[in-house]
Amino acid sequence: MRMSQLFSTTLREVSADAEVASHQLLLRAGYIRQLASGIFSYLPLAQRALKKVEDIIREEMDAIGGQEITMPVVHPAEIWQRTGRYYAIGSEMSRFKDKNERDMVLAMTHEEVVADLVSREIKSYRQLPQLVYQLQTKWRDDPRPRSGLIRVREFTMKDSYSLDADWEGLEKQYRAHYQAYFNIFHRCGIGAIAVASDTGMMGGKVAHEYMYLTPIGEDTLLLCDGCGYSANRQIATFQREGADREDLLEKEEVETPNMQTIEELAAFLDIPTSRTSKAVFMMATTGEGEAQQDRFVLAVIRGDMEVNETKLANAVGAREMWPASAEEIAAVGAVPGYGSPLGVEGALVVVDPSVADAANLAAGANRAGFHTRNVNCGRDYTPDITTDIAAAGEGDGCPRCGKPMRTSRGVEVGNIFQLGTKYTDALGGEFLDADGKTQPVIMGSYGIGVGRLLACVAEESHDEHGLIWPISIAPYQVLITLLAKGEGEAQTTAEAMYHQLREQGLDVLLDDRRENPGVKFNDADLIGIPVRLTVGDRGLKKGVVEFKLRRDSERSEVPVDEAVERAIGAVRQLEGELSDRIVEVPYSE
RNA sequence: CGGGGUGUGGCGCAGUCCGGCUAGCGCACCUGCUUUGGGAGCAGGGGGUCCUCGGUUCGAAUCCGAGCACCCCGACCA
Repeated sequence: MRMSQLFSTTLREVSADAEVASHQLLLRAGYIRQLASGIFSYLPLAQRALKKVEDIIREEMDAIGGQEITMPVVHPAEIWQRTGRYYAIGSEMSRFKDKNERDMVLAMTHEEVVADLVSREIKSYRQLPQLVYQLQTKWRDDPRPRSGLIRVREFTMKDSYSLDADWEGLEKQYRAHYQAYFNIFHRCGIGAIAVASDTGMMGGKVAHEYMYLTPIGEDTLLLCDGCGYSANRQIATFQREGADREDLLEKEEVETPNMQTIEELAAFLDIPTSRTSKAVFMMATTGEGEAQQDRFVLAVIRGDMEVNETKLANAVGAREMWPASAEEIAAVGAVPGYGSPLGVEGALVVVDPSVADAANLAAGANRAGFHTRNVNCGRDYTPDITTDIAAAGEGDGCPRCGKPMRTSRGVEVGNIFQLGTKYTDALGGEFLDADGKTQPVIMGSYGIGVGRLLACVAEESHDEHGLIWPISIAPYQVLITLLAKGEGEAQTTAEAMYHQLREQGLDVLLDDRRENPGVKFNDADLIGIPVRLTVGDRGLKKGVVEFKLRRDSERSEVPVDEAVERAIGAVRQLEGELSDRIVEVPYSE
């Protein structure tokens, strides 16, 4: 490609809206342009890089037995109604009617369509196992797109679906993905870790998320350096200290004027915050279809701990949860700032073991200006549910080995789910087993956000001057910077190298623009092509051209007739370094 | 959906508080000449519904009202 013909141009300045490095650089270097919130165009340079990422994914999927297919972006609502997700998912799924007034949806994922295909294609256990995948557009009307390509509404996802006759088969395909995903991320030049995760709207039991660790990540992870335990904070558990045995004391109301926070209360009563309990008021939508209802949830936890809303939502079976309003709180007889389950009616009371197992805690009296000492769960109020709803944090003990855990931020670049039969049950995805019995096909689903992955690579690999692409996904492998505006020896030489490198099968970009050298060098750094040859009259007088790797600061001179070979050698070496990073990763639950 | 912020040539901004005459600046773009190894110089030039609608006024980018879009922080996802 000749840079003079390139569709996109680089920008000197970029909107102040772009905050993260990948967003700024992809905009400035002319890779992407935003059309609307969370909706981007991918210009030629990005398209080429994305294509390379996709091809790496295809190779790894094919290697574990995948067959590529393409499923529709527009689905009839009916299949989503049959699995219940039409009702369980909120405004994130876009719905519309076709010209015949038939309800339709835009695809946010494809379990339903796969299950429908299974019902049509799979008849016998002899046809299993199967693995199908696609690279296709998803639309998720996300409540809050952000950080450029990290979180968008329209995006390309690689989604694969495993189909098995039994759970052992699912486990096998699941583990194959587990390793294939590491291969994909390593080949794209980033590290990622697999963490145990919530299953969210997918349902199912076992799930892992692949996290690229970065401070700009939206997820908080708990990691144990002792035993390797890792989990998303949404589901992370931790070791609880054993509760001291204490005799239950008489409860006693005390005046606590203007003590609305746990810290103020604990200081006032001269007790540690761990001797208090606090209440969190939420509204939760539970049930499905006709049975759907909004319930008031009162969550109780020790004063020094935080409620984990994902755990709480899972505990009460909520599909949506949001903070209760002042009116709703008053309606059950609770008082904000002085809240507890004492005397509350009509609320679903969920108690964390930190409170259920402790004795004589200070809690709100549900009366403005008063708290109650020596409150005991079970004696003074009865919980509807007692379960872990506590958020794990930095320093909490690892649930496996007890060592203090650390936290880290991460971006979810992929996930894998053991789904089971939820979708095939709902949509008739059945087969006959060897005994002639009808069985539901067991599914797994596995996703990778392609654009998000590209953005993570950009986050991982850049400097103050611009992008530094790994050779595997760089839009071009070699850039020839021609420092001459007119015809002459430099132009002739650069053109010759351009053709030779292309004949060798390399992706080459030739900067033949009529620009000053400074502009070309700065754009070269910005765009991030890994290998650069600079051809100018000054070097040619000495019979050399300049060779430089984007990631290195040093440049070297090579004789003109060795330059092509040198560039090819550099590309091969960079490729070799990347493939050396592919390692077997032990499976961890 | 709650809180905060921003909308002015392609991009980045000033002007808005305190209404005023051809709406400025930098970058980018076009033409010519010069320059040519780390974002060149001079000269000339093109391009703007000042987010939209409504109102106040002799007069609105500026004041008032409503709406829309985008960004950031929270609840949610690849």
